[in-house]
Amino acid sequence: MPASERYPEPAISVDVVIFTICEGALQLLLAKRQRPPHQGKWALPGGIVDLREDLDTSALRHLREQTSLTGVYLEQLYTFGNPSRDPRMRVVSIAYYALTPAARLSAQINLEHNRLRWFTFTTRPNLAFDHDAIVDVARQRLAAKLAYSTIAMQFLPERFTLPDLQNVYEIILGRAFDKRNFRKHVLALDQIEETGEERRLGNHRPARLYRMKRPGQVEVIK
Amino acid sequence: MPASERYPEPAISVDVVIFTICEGALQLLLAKRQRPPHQGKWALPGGIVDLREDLDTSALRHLREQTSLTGVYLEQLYTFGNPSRDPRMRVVSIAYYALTPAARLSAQINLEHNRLRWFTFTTRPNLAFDHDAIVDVARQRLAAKLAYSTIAMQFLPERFTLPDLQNVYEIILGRAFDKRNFRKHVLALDQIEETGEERRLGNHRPARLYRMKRPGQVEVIK
DNA sequence: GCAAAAGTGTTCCAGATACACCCATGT
DNA sequence: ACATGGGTGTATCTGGAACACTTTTGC
Repeated sequence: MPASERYPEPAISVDVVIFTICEGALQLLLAKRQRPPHQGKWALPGGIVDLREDLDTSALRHLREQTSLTGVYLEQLYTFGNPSRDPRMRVVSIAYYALTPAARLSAQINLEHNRLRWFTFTTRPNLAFDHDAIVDVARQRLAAKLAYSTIAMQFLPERFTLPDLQNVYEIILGRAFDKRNFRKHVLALDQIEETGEERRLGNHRPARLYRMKRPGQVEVIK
Repeated sequence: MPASERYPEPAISVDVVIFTICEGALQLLLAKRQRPPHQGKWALPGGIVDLREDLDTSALRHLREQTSLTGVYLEQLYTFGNPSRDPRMRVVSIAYYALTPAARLSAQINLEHNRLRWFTFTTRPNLAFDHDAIVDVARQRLAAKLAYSTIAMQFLPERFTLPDLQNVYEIILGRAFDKRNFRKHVLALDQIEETGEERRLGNHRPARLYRMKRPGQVEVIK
């Protein structure tokens, strides 16, 4: 017996808040809507979940299809189901958020036909549907997770410097940290190690490069 | 255009993990399945979301209809969407968890026709569908929230003693706390106040009764 | 030599931990 | 009087916060 004969069914979609840190700001990747409703407005990448597709898989697929991004950190955020959140029909959306290093952007995304654009979190336009609320929840979750996980390193390339990492914290949490205390803290977590290499960049002392001891894994700390 | 003409639609359900603390143990309320699949197995209360019904509202409605419980603390937990989690059809389930004081149980729930029963968390049977996984995630979330919120008080009646509260923590986290340190800690949070009353119970010194300063609100602390 | 960012240690404070005895009650 | 659980204070430890100067490089 097919579903449609049993219950009136809402549609199921996934929406993905894609964060990166670039040019000293938290940025998110948005897609301009090509059709009504909200035609011309910016919205989160995402779409309908296939009937035989896992939710995480669907989020990754829409991410790949619409932005060419792969290999990002992805986590389920919250499910938004207000009956009037989409004017056409009932759509329940499982929201995800994804983090990616800034380095990947130019390589993987061609920002095809200006349908895709990065916006800084603070200067983004008003979004379609309830996507403003989704983005706000995502940022709150991200900020909370910085305190008790190694999630911040998902914004950085494989090798990074301690000032890089400190920047991630300062941008997302919106306040400055003491350099010495910060270094002491993250090194005490025993999650990163020196590579032995340095990065020379500009008229100043080179910075040591570090790497995660367990690359790709987001660990709960403390 | 109705949904069924556009996409093959998964069904949407809510499932609710209902926790209480009773007789020194964390307990959860389960319903015996009356029909296939998994007929005769125990499962979480829940059901299909109405087409024009908010998700939270749906969870509260199924809770009320199936268990008579109202006024509980309710929070969205996670969304489970494995395509084969229900053998009949694709069902995406938004899982919730609810907390209620033990005192309400006898009053509100008649455990109608033995279809409903409380089980201790540790001795519960294997559940229908993927409900074992849902219950595990709920317990993890609950334990994590004890550390940084006032959620524990949702297990207690309006007026409660400090040993009551300490019991909640010890049962959920599975370890003992020092009585003096515990009292110092929770009083320093400035979330509860003395009522001036005492509870005499048994052959020993009466315990002071406290109440939440903002009843019903779960506050993030520290 | 100078500008610019990287790197480094110590002191202080607050919150967490460890720990043992007296109190009020009912029987 | 005694059994039962409720209530109290201090010393110590540990992790976080505050704080300023030296190092290395490119120009």
